[in-house]
Amino acid sequence: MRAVLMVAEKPSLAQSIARILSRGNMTSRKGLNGACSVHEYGGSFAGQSAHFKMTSVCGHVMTLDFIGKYNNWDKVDPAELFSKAPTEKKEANPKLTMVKFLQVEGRGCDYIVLWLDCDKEGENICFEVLDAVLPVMNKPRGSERTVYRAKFSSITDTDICNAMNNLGEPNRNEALSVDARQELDLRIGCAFTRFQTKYFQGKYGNLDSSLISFGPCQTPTLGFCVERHDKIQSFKPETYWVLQAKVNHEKESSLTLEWDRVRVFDREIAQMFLNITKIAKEAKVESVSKKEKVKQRPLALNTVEMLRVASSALGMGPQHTMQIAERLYTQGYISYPRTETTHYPENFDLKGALRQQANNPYWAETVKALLSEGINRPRKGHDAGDHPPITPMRAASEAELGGDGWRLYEYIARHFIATVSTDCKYLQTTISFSIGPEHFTCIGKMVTSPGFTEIMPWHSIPLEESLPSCERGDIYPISEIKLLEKQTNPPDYLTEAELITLMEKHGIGTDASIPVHINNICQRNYVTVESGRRLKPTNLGIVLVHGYYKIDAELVLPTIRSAVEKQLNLISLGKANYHQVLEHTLDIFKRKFHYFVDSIAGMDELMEVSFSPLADTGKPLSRCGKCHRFMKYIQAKPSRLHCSHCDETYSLPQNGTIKLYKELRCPLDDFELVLWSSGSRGKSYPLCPYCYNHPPFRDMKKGMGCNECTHPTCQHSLSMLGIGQCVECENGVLVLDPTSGPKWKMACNKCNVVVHFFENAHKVRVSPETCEVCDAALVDVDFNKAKSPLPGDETQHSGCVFCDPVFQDLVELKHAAMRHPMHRGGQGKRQGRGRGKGRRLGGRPNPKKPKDKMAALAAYFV
DNA sequence: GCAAGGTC
Repeated sequence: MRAVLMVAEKPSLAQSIARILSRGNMTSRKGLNGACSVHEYGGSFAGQSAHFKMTSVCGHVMTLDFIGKYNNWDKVDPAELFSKAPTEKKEANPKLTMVKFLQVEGRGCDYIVLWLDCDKEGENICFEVLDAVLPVMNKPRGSERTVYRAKFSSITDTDICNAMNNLGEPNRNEALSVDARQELDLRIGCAFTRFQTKYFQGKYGNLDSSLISFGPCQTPTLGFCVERHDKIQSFKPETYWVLQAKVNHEKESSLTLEWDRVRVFDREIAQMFLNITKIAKEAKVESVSKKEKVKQRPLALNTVEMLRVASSALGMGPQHTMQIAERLYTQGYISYPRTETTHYPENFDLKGALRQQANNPYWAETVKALLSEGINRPRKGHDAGDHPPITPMRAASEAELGGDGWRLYEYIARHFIATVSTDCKYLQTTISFSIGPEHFTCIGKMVTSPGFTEIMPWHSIPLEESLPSCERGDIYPISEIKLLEKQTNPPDYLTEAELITLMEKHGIGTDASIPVHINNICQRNYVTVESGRRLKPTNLGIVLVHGYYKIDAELVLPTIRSAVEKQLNLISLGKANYHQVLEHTLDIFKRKFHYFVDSIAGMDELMEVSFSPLADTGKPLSRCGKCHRFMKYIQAKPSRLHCSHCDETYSLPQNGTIKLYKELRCPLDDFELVLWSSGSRGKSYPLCPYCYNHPPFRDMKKGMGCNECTHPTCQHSLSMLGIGQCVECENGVLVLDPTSGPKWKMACNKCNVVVHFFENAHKVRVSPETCEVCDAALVDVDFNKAKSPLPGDETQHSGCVFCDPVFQDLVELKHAAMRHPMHRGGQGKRQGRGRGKGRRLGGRPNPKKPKDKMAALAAYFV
């Protein structure tokens, strides 16, 4: 029997498709990554009986990145990222071990059918799957074809069965166009991001973002927000005048008439109109017209519309909304929430879905009425061929969903009910009046059939005063006629909903990525979310966009994305060569990049207005080893030290506090040491600002403090203060924290293990001697006579922290489970057999004595 | 540490 592997883009689709093709007759099991399932059933394929295995990936299997050494921001010139830096495909989510999973399931299969989404990304994933699976599948017999592509436009029985009966081939060109997009986005985004981040960080001390990112989607998104800001800033209010007339009808009530000219911007002309209408004492009805008008029921719900409404009506941001929707989906309350489609599939069970809502306390009445009177055919929407519109899938109560979950579900349910309701119908009455030579109008609306507005009351036609019934030629006395002086108002900041509309219109991002881009510009502190979910650009956001406009407006215009996509489309249509398009587009952006770098002074002029130069920021903290002047500590993230005399910036560890460390100096470079400490875990270590940025020894890396320094003799180094291998992590060493007394502790220099010991000891020192059993450094401890916990009123003791019986009660291993042989298990520390030669210590050089001491010394003198 | 695109 032949075996057929079939792969969909996500677990939910694999299940739906398998259920359709097996007619519900399948067995399912979880795959080895826990995320994907495998559904198996029997059938026939290519005229022979076959065993089918339907499974899925989780989106892209692979992601594109530069090879390792090009990810070093300090050593790589961003310009190299345009051509020189090689890229490689890495597993998109290593935790899912997707390649291995596919290979386990694909081994021994004869055929593969690709059921990935029918768009370019899906086509690209086809080849990612093939790259993983073809090497382990059975080799084709003769000239037999083994790779098939299913093309479907909806998840319905007919569509899926049709696809299975008309299998095609994956489209290499479409996949290549995605490869090209990935490479362009990566090279362009990273080059600009790294350049401007490093450039501005090295220049200004109070930028309020630690990452000044640039991207072909996020930057135009920011551009929209700043464009609105500029409109507000440049807005000049204008005074205008409106002629307002009121007429009496039915004794007490008066009717306000709207001027047909709406408004005029010249006071004298306005005054003239007032004068000529004032002469008339009456208003004459010129015409009365009645029209039946319709407010259309909504189209079926897709993702962007849901995001818009969630933002503007529910006050929920797009990222948050998608998280909630994702949860409602996985719990089975709503259908798949990422779709562009606004048209229900032909065989969609509208009535079934409606019946599920018949007992909801809020809308049972409406639903029951619809069910008994017959539902209305939904409007014809757009079928993007991806997923059905977003609908409720089962009944839910406010109590079980809670908070935002319920609010979103309620909206989705009401929207769904509205789509099968009738339109709202109303009668619009328009009365035209003349007062002297001027014309005025009065409009009244009367609902004749509320239709869908019953379930979406916020769309209902507001109740208005009823108009008088009158006819042509009727005369009404004027009770008042006057000029109103008003001013034009500036527009307000862009709402999130408006931004989503703009992004959709210009093709910036996709339904799934729009929330990510909006979130990005918030996180980078380019915009803030104000009340009413309006997006107000920050100084940083404004300066960046104005700078791009000044240097190269294309960098921020929304057209940049569509121009590139036009080129990419040529690849997918087979009309252009992948390499040529890629090379050509990269060349253009490389030129743009160099021009941007050369013109960066133009951006600086704008930056200087809002931000302070590094030299003017921060407080003097420690002395520079080169000029011996004080360097300034810039606390704003990313915190760093800046020597204005040498014009050098030294980065520091983040998320903690930095203090001067007793004016002690690094023996290698004379820089004053600083002490970093983390608040919560109470871990701290000294570091040399210079060594932290320029590792002094070959075996050290950037970002190491003294607790990782292999200097053989410096009193602050790992060599002098290291005690023993970390009890938890693989490579860490527990290092004495010399500043920690009287609550002494040692902390791992790699992970966050902290060991408290010898509380109230007067002195704790690391001895040059080592433990004979476990090879750890011995520790000398001095206690005050009065407080000594040592037996026999001793005040001093020297021993191994791990093995010495005298010490065992004085060592308190904090944080997480300890795996050191001595501290295994909860009951009694000495139960384990093997103390001493712990496995973690065997075969490793003692951290106290670098094996290659001469090498370290040699490096020291270089 | 960076992009945008899938999805968990």
